[in-house]
Amino acid sequence: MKPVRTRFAPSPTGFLHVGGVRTALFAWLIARQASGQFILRIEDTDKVREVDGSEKHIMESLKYIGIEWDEGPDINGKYGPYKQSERLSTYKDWAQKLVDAGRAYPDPYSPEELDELRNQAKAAKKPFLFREHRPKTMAAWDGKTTLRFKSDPKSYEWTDEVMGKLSTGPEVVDDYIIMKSDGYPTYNFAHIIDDELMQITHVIRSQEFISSTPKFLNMYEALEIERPKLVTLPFVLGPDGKKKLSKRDGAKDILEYKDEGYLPETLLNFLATLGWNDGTTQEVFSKEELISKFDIKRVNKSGAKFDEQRLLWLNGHYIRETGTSELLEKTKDFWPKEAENFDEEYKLKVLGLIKERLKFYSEIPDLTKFFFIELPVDLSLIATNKFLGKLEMTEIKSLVKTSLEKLKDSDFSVSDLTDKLNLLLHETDKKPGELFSLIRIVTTWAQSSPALAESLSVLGKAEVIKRFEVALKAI
RNA sequence: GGUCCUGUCGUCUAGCGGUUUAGGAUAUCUGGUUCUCAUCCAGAAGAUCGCGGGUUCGAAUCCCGCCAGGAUCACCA
Repeated sequence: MKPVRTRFAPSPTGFLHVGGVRTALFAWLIARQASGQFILRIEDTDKVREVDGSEKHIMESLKYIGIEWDEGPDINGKYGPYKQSERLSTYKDWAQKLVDAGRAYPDPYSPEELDELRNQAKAAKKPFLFREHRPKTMAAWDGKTTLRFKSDPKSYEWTDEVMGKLSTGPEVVDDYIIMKSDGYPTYNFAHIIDDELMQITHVIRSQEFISSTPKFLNMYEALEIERPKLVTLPFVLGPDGKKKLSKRDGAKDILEYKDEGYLPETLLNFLATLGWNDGTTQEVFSKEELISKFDIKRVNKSGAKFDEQRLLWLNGHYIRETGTSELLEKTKDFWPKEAENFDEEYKLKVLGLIKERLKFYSEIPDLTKFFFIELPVDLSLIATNKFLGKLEMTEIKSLVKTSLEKLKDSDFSVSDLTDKLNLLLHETDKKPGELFSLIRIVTTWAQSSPALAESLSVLGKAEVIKRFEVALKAI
């Protein structure tokens, strides 16, 4: 049996959104699972739409979530080059073969004449078929003009690894352009040649190509190429849950998620389970588990919405699974400026306290700020508190004073702070909802914070006393 | 318009003719964990399985029709 070889073949015409990355992921999974090879091929045959930096962006996106390729533009293999713009003579040779066999011919029409023919068909409410306007005699090809494939219309029935049995009638097979006037091949031609030459066994691509598959089937026959296995993936849907995800819907790319602090494990796991499951109730899969458990037969046929809520949950899950010191290392670019002057040990303690409420790294500044600087006094936090709002300011002030005196006696270990706080509860005859809320607000001036004793302990005695005194002046 | 694909809780999904009063996850709500936010735990609510026929003792599961949504009909991929 031939070794499994799959490829991801994006065009460098812009950013690669998460839908594209999922296609790459499935192709990679199929290859890895079969101990085969995964190839990255850049399909840069559209010079007009090409966007600078796309290729780099594509590679960085794949690398971030751990999809590594065995052959590609930067890793040469025996089937290179892996950029279509560097393979132009190959396509020309294959095109010439078709011309010689009488299966391709120069397009005799100007764009205007073509438009006219299309409009006529439209006016007659008939589908436009180029092959009904084939030239009587086929001119020789000079290697420069537009070349069309001479199709052999027929019905097709084929089996897609995901979609199952598919079929169409001969009306969808038409003569199409294989070489453009700028000397570049079209996708419809180039990918077939490359897949053959690069020994690709599975063509994995998304659903929009289903309707052009008969054209490809016709070409495989004309070229006498053995058809690879076809694996058609359903769409990743946008927020409306109907149309495929696109930049217009605010679709983000992998690097944007990276910049917000989503872990590669999250993205990999999330994308893999978007349209695939292993049939059990397992939701969390490691990279190794995905490779061993993935199965084309269990890929869904219907589209799946990219649900950010679920992504958030999964990311929180992976954050909690990560060891705190490892997490500190990974988040070092996300800490607020104010944290610069604090040592690693202090940040590690802070991180330990906020870890379980962190959903993505860029929330770190908001969650930790008061550990590094004194936030401005905000008395409305007291006024709007459901317990404290009922108390007189004079009573509040005396409670703060009493608390300060008691805490001055503490060594600020978590256990001693807990004891002192409990003592205060007894002595003041207040409920935790009142007293603890007050202490928490007065020392943080934040909407929310981690557990009280732990927070005070991390802040340290000197800082807490200082903050108490600032508060006493303000109240 | 032609051709093709899809259709189970808000969302991701399990289900492959009978252990299904349709399961899990997430989101939402409630209660508990000495304050808040979160985590965790417990619980609730949430799907007439797109609709209508048929086959069958029995259908989300098989067949037919319809409807809805989507894709595609480029010198884009």
